Amino acid sequence: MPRIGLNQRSVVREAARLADEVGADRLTLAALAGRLGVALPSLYKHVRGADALAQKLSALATAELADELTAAVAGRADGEALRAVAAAYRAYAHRHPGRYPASQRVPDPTDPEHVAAGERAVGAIRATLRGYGLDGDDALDATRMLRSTLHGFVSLEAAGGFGLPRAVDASFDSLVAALDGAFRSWPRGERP
Amino acid sequence: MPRIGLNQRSVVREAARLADEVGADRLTLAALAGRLGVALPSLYKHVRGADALAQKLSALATAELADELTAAVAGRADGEALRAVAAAYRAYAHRHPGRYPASQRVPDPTDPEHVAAGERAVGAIRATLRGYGLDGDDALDATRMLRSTLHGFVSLEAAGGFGLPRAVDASFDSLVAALDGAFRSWPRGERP
DNA sequence: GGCGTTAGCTAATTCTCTTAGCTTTACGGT
DNA sequence: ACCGTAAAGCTAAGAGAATTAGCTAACGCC
Repeated sequence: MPRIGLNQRSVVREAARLADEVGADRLTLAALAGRLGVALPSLYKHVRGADALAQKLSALATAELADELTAAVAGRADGEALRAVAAAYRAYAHRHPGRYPASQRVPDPTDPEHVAAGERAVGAIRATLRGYGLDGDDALDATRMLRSTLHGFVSLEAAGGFGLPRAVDASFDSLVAALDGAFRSWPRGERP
Repeated sequence: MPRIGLNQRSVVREAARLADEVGADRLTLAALAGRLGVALPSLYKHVRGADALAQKLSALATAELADELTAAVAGRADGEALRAVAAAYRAYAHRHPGRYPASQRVPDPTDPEHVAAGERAVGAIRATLRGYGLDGDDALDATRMLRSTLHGFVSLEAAGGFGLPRAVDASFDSLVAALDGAFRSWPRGERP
């Protein structure tokens, strides 16, 4: 029985590819093992189980998304940064329909890499808003709004919730423009 | 063997209750059958299978959500309608943590009730925006933005994606206020 | 070259969904 | 009242997924 030379990294990477092909919810250990050329129980030498695999997949996807958002915001500010980050966010969800939902799982507190990736992703979102002059609770609220809107849009889009896919690109552009306006004229400081 | 007197309606209603208790993804036919006091295969007399049950559950949840949104918008306009609809939407997701994700499944085209419920829900959202003087593509885009933002917020909140749950209520109020501003000053008609 | 570590295997258990086929209840028409 | 039928419930059986236990053999280090 020749050794394939698997390790946790290669297993999780293949799981990510498979998830993008068949959907995150249809990712199965049996299919993954078949894809890697090993018997199913062999996977347990590298991941603790199906749930742990999902967690590691989430960490990978979150790190990738954080990288792309960080790259998008770098060297840009204000509306330009917002448009670039929004486009990068949606592009990642399109390109990786299996990884994206995995990335939304709450980071495992016992996995430092996962936690760090989550913080980098939120940091990129927060950095996008820096040019709008928001701070304190306003910055927190605006960050949450931006995350909510982007996540909601790409989730509904992926689920086919927008009926005809006709003008979805244009709707997204409008949404980003409206967000830009909202952040410019943010209803400030009416909180204790 | 005494008959319990089940029908599709009662099965789906119990599934909804169970989903709210254990989570939509942990809803299992075995648990549902146990709850109803019948053997598992007996459920197949009322629903065609696990996926069909999920579809019917989605139809129920969508109808309930549509009802609550419709009631919230009735007799209100502009910012008041927006605040009422947003509060009703979030309240439904809080009250029914299992039904809510089910409600986001795309309606089954072969189930007229489901399709109608979906249209009523979107109709309530669209009606909310009526007072803002948006029409055509602007109304479409604004509707999509409102749906995206509400869905994204309650999804992230339910997943525990907002870190400390401390100021989530205040963040939601800010979000609704920002949406109100965005709809008032919607960047209009820059589309062919 | 020997030896410990570990990657990978087979076998077996549990849980879920599903189908097949049987029995008995409830109901409607005569 | 009674009988025939539709359907509500059952048991039995099987497929697919995750998991655990325990075995074997390849690799890496001295």
